Amino acid sequence: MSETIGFLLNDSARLFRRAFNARTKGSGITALQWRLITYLKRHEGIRQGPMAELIEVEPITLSRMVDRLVEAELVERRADPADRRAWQLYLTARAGELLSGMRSTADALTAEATEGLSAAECDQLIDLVERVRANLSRRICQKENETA
Amino acid sequence: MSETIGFLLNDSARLFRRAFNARTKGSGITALQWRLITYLKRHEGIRQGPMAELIEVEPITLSRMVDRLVEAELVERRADPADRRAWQLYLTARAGELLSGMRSTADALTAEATEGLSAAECDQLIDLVERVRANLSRRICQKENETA
DNA sequence: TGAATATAGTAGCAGTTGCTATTATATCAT
DNA sequence: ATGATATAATAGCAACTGCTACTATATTCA
Repeated sequence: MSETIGFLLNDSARLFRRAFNARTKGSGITALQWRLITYLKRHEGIRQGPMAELIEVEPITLSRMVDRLVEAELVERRADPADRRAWQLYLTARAGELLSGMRSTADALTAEATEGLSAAECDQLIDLVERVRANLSRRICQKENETA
Repeated sequence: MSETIGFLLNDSARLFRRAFNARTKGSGITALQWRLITYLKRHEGIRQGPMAELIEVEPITLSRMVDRLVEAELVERRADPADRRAWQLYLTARAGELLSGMRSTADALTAEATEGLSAAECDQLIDLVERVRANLSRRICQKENETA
């Protein structure tokens, strides 16, 4: 069954999301929102387009994630002074407060998910999945080049 | 960065879905629908509940996937003669026709995704991700038991 | 300068996913 | 038998995701 890898990845990702969301239900923030926040933490002032590229989602997907985070007062859109089409993204103080609590939740969940795996196996898992991701990421780029 | 595994899995799964959907755009069927069909192929007559358990999604999620597949005339709901609350799921002839074409698409995509990985590495990837999935799957069960 | 092209972001539409609550039916206990 | 409980499936709501089409602004080239 050669299709298993795709299904497997999808399953584990979904179970991961589900488990994370169950643990942070009260916080009003989801796994993927938290992810965006952690990225933003290290790239404050980034525009939406580059951020979408960074986390490899479509611009419109990011746009709507930001909508919800702005609504929740975790992210702020500021007009880019150099380009009136663009927004720059910033975290609010509230986001900073959330970060640390989420962090330990995520760490605990990761530990649970990798229970029974040695450190070497974890490294290997990350390495292999990263290579798969890179392959799939590359495909998208090729597709774009073909169009051009 | 210990949260990386969750994010990584999510990324690769999403890129996988995206690539699959891009390749089968004309067919009117998505990656996840195709997945359900392949499971159904080997479990015809199964009820929705057990099928949801099999693919580890919530019953309501499965219910709506089935809605769409019924709409597309790929799946048929038949009343369970032994339980008037339940449906039994069957594939239509049209689903059978789709299966073979999808199959080669999926195989090709899997090959692309695992390009550069040796056979041993593929096996290892599957093994490791399966163990992660099992860990996360177990957590859900424990949570349910706690509630009871 | 002014027209063609490119870029940043969004709107509409649709599929996937899960939580909570609800309906209908079945089973169990008394 | 009947009242309590459990189960099968669905409804409402909301988040995530991407495709296509669109608006507004910027850039390029003639």
